[in-house]
Amino acid sequence: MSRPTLADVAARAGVAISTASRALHRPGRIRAETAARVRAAADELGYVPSAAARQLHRSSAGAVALVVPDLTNPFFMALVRGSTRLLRAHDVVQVVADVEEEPESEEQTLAALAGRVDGMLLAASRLDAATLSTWSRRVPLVAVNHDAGDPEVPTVTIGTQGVEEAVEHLAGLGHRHLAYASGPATSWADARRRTAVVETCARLGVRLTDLGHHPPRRDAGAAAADAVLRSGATAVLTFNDLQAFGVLDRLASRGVQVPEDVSVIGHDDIFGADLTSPALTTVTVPAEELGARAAARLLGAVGLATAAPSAPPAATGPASTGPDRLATHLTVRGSTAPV
Amino acid sequence: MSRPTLADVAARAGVAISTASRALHRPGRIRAETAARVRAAADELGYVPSAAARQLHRSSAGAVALVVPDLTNPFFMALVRGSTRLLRAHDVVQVVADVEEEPESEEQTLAALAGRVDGMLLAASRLDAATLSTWSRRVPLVAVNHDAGDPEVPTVTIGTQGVEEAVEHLAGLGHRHLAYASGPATSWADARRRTAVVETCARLGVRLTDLGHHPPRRDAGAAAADAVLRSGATAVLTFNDLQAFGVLDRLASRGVQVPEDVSVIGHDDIFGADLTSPALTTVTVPAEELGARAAARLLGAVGLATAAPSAPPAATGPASTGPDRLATHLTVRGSTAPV
DNA sequence: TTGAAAGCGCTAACAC
DNA sequence: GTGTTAGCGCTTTCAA
Repeated sequence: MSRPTLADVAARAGVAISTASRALHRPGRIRAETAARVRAAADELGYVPSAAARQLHRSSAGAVALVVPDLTNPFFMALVRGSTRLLRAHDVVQVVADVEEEPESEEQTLAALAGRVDGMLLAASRLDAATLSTWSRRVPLVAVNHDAGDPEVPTVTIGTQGVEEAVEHLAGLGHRHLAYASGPATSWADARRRTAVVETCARLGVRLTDLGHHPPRRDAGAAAADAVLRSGATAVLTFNDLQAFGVLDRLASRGVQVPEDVSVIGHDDIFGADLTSPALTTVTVPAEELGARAAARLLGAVGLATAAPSAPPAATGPASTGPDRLATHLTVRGSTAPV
Repeated sequence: MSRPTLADVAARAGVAISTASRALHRPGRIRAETAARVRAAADELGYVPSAAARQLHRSSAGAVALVVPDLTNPFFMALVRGSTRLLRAHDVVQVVADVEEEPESEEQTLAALAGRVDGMLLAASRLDAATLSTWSRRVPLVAVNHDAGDPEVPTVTIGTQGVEEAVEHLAGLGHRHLAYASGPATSWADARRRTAVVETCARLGVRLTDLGHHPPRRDAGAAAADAVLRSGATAVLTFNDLQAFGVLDRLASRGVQVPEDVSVIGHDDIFGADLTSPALTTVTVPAEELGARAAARLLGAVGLATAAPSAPPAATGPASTGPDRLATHLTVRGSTAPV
């Protein structure tokens, strides 16, 4: 048998359907005894209100979706945590979906989720700008760390201060030849980051080898490490920490000393960055705040922000206004050394 | 203005609402030109079908929820990945919710999500057995690594082979006094794991100090480490790797050598376990398979399993039958040594 | 205080 | 091929 409906509950309690509805949500307007009877019936039946039916009537789903490219990347875990906190404080349900770095999978997910939620948070979308714009016209969304260049698409990004500091740090240490391992070709952040590296190197008169695109995963670090060695660079910056871990793995197994022979700098400062040996020098990104900020913007956009927060406004940052570009900074640990 | 409905699309295309519906979902039964006109209208309007309305009509939502206690714990990331893969192969939408280790938050989430999905996967629930049973009567659910003892609640768990091996390994190394750091008091897995440690120690004639409950987080490892040192044990087993990392941190900062002075064994073999120095000896859990297995059982229970997989049946393990207890095993790395 | 009835957006008979 | 219509489960006027 299918799940019990409000009609079943009403019948069992011997009241009208509307009375049952009120008894469950508006305890005041009903005789206490009736309300109790209804509640008992609902309980015995294991009644769960259908969110679909409720959503159909109201115009809002009371839920938003967060779409991330790879949930197994600790960076996104942190981001999720930030949005979760803010959303929970506003009594908005958050659903998270992992699209495993596949643009097609990302679009499928958008299609599947768009009709169930009031809005979506798209983290590090691998979609191109045009597709992103299109979806933005279909469903309220906030792009996180991906600027489609369309002013109609609300966006919150991170700055490139951190990577500039990284290059400066290396140059200050005497490095004259750096290498940059790119992330996915579909990553907006990677393009931006690479440009920052290129420009900073140019400004500082440091030679730069572009190592080409590598998947943003630990296992892709091996290829990047080999490329670094071939290039003759004395230091490498990777698109993200996962790649940096992989580089460290490979360098170690090839007997290359870090940081003595080659310096390594990652990006994101994810869980584990301080666990490696040597500990990883990396660009710290306020991932949690990024998630919270994006969530706040979305709530503002879909008009859910006014929902009285059930908890104090959360310490997760200002409301839906303010800068939409968060600063990053270099965190120096053990993986860099003078050349 | 609110989002466009099918009626808007039909009006714009100059057709009946049902024609519009068919044109969008059943391309065959409609004149090509009409279908194209409808599709164009939908496109211009940025039409997105309301999942709620569709779900109301059909009896199924085509979605399931996965509830985890802490998404920032790499163990759960792996589990999520496993269920995601299997579910995607069956064209079932998966939504993930993080309840941040709070039982109340967990119940709120259940209540919020139960009406939107066809079933739920409850990973390492912190709810007590009775509450779990109650919810199980309300919505199809599969408990992962939490056995409520209610045969009505489908369950998939992991065995304790790994922790037994861990104790045996330590005993074999000559350790005569071990310590166990428990996880959350509300964790079913912890109770089970602790019992296994107690019994194996008894069997082997090894002394055991119970360090009491500690949150399953890295920062909780400091207290556990201090307790180990006070106990005089030569080796410690922790509830999970996060705690083990924290123990390693603390031991290092107190100048205690691992594994020379104290051996450390974690549990889960999460991301980063091989990154620490020394690399962590830990109990490997097939987290991905656990997620896939649970998802398969849920699909079977809610009758979604028959949905023709859009991808080959996935290499993520057998269908909805088979053992519902997965084996674990010890993975020896550098953090243990003879006493 | 309670009941009857009108939709919310969509799909699926069932007509034409 | 295409239009009409009856609900799906729920909330909410409007009456009683």
